[in-house]
Amino acid sequence: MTHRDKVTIEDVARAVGVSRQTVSRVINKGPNVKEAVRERVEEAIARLGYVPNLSARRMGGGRSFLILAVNDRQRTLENWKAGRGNDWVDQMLYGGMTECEKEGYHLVFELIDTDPQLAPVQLSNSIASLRPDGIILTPPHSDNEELAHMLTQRGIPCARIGRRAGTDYVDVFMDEIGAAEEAVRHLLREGHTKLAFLAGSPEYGTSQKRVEGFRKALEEAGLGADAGLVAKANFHFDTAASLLNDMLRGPDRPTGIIADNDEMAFAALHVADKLGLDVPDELAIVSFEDTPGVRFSVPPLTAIRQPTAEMIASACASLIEISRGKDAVGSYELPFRLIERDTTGAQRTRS
Amino acid sequence: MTHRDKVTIEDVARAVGVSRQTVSRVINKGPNVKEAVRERVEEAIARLGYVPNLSARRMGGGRSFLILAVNDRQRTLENWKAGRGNDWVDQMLYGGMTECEKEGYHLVFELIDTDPQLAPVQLSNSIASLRPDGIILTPPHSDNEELAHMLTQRGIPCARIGRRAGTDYVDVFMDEIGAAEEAVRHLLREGHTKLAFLAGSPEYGTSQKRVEGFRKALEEAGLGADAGLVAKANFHFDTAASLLNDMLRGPDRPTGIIADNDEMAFAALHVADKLGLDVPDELAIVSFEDTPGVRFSVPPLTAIRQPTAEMIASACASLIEISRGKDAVGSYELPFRLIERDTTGAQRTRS
DNA sequence: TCTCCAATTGAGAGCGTTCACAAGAAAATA
DNA sequence: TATTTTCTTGTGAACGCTCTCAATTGGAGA
Repeated sequence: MTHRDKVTIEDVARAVGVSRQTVSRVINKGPNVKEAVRERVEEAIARLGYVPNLSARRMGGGRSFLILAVNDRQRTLENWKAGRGNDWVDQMLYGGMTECEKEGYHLVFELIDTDPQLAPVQLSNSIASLRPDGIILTPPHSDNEELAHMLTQRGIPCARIGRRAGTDYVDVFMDEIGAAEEAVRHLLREGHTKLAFLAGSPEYGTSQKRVEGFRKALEEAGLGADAGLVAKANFHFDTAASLLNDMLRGPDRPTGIIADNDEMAFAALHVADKLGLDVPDELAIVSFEDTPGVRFSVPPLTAIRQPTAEMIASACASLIEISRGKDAVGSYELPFRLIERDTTGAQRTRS
Repeated sequence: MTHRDKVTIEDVARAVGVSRQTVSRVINKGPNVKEAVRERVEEAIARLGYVPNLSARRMGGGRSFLILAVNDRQRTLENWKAGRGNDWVDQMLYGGMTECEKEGYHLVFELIDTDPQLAPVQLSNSIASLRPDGIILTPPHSDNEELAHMLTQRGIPCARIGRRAGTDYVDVFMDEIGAAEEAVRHLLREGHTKLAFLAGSPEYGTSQKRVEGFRKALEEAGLGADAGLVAKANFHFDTAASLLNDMLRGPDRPTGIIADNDEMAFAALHVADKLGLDVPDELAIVSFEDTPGVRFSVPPLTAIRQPTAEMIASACASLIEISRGKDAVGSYELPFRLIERDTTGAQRTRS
């Protein structure tokens, strides 16, 4: 702890009586180092408290030991500014940091605009400045082919969250269609015959897939097109609330709502309360996301749990493997889970 | 956008017909560059899409353009693992990232153990590896004198959150004592005569100060020592719930609770519900923190809002100034705010 | 016009690592 | 034992920037 300030690889080499390169081999767990030498070097590293300088490593070897996670700037800032927080970001941090830390990497967060003009430029700049060993694209950036293509062209491993298209990339996703279907079936099973899907934004591929699953499940159940409404509320509380306010008034109103994120589900709760509809007896709600906040709502939300932290962790793990020269490109599907809480499960039968 | 891959300072210099050094001066807004030259260089930078390489900058000049934010590993991981999330982390990210981005810096997050043996070693390692230009210590690390001292000794600017002690450091804090006093007065004003403070951990200086403010306000109101209970619940839901479970049964129970964080306030809500105590009529609750989740609780929590994002932003701003050679060391007090929601404010008078 | 000082520009070294390659030692083969 | 082959180690260059200091330029003042 009381070591000299800046211990370099040279100091270690001198202490052991070997060359820089040998120490470097030990650090990087390279082959061709005699066991006895390795041990002496490791001892000296521990004794001197040597830690390799990341910048120098990057300069010398091209690896930065940095993973860059790219988020939707607009939505993230919007949420923050509204005092809403971003549980999604928190989860990413959890999955990403713990995984990176394990492997001696660091996770850096960046916000990038969705605008197709700005996105590539901003990403380019981040890359030029940070030179990360891998990049994680989250929705909706994961749906931007240009970005992914640019990264491949530059030889930067790229992982896409919520996307299952590629062969050149690491795609980490859950079965969005299947999840939406399960949500629908859950509601149908409880006797609902008219459902509405509060969609996020068509900009998000995940949103599209969920709409697809929503429609598919209704069709498979033999219900006509009018059994399923799709309303686009852009992930926003206010938009959702205002749409629902109209939608839930008519006599032919839907009795089951599936929301594309928790925020819109909260809006449903809010409107139900305002209109005097009992939840879940008169209106059942299933949300997508399952952020920590849902347990404090009234009543707690039934939700499809997205494996957010796990997806980011998996993406990091794959990117790190790739940066080490291994082949980890491919598709990774992670399981979702329907967590039943109190916005579904009415204690009665419908006609 | 279709620029060559790695544009270096040399490329820019060659394009303009000047030396590397001149370009470097322009980048760093250094003096002694003719206006005409500066303009030509800037034009070339834009045209070629040049972005300085952070690692190289760090190697050459010693600045890394990185700010390191250090958090309590145990508590953060605990929260994550429990699926609780860390709204605090999210807020930090918001304040820190937006401020850093503005100045061309990057924010990196690290988790460090509280253990006095491990903390300095882990921090040393992070420093050696990242060489950040500044470090933000959050509670309880901000109370660890050894850490702060080590940083000063190594010449690394250090900002401490929730601490108002130093002259050598950037201290960013709110008036914890005053906030606790305000919470107490708020409850007294509503007629409560027996209060309890659910304290976090004595490891946290902020906790200590709040206890101090709690006692002080009661004393100033002329109430005896038995008017104010202090229970140590370590920020945990379960611990708090179990303590309250006993505390709220007796006939002489407190009618007002002040919780050191939102999680413990939720526990109070939970226990009140279980014991059939109406909130706020039979039990009033004031929380400290005001994370986004509190608006979804039943009922929404009255809380002292900590200016978390603002504190981190301010810390970043100061650290960046210092790393630029300016003197920004000092104490920065940021205002808190009591936000009245529905866990206080009973519509009746007490005897 | 000449000198001198300030403003401007450039050249070379250095930061701490890894890379490519060369050299030496040990082991395997003949 | 002589000759490969394999394993181990070391050497110099390179990465892209900023630092220090030297060189050049342009005016102001003599």
